[in-house]
Amino acid sequence: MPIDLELAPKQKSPAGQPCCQPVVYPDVDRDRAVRLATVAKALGDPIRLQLVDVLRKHAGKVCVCELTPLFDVGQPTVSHHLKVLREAGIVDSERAGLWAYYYVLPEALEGLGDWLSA
Amino acid sequence: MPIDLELAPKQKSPAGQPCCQPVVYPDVDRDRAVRLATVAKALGDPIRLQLVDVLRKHAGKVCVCELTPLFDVGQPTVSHHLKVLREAGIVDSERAGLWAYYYVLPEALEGLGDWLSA
DNA sequence: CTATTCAATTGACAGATATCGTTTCAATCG
DNA sequence: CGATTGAAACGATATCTGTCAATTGAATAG
Repeated sequence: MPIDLELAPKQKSPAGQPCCQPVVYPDVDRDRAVRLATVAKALGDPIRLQLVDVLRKHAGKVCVCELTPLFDVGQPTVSHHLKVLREAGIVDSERAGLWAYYYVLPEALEGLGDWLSA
Repeated sequence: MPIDLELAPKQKSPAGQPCCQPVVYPDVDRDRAVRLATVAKALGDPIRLQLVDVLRKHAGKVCVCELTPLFDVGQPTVSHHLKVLREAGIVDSERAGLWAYYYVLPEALEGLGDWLSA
């Protein structure tokens, strides 16, 4: 898979030299990388990704007890995953009576989406 | 942050009943979720995300020894992160003499980008 | 009002996995 | 050979996953 690879030749460093100096730098600075990576990491589990997928399309309509049987894990585990998503700023929840309704905060996903399609 | 949340009321289950039945399902099936999560997980580290950021814009121009000084970790650690990215199918490498040139496989990122902006 | 039941969160735990440093090794070139 | 790029191997430490038990809080039955 060569893609459009046009190799830029290097020269071997003289003896004792540290190594070739960097000629390129990331466009994404450290802080932004940390933020984007936090979101990506939270999405880095199939269950959490499917949770976000459901919540994005059914915000306010689903309670945790309805999410649980969609997956092969117990209800506390689903709750844990939701907590991870909440701490990453991807979702938030509202409580009504016995039930907790989760919803996605779209801004959180926008950052990553923008970077991916930049 | 209420967003556009219109809560769908539930009823308390009768005694002994399992719990409310799910009424919604993920649009993303398990296999696709696993694939997307693999990519997201690999991007879930600031260094790896910045590596991808550099490589996307300078494919074939940068060798590993130039990437190393961009970060506060040693060369073996950079090599390790590149391996994680390679195993996730996000990058591949080509070797020319002493140097290894990495490049991003755009298809890998497209899947996640499409899902995020769907 | 009190006791019970249900939804959901939390804490503690074992097992798996990730991170990152040091050391080591293979390969290339002068 | 000697120096250099890069990867692999190993290990110490930390983090993640999923299960169980305990807890909180709201609704309901008596």
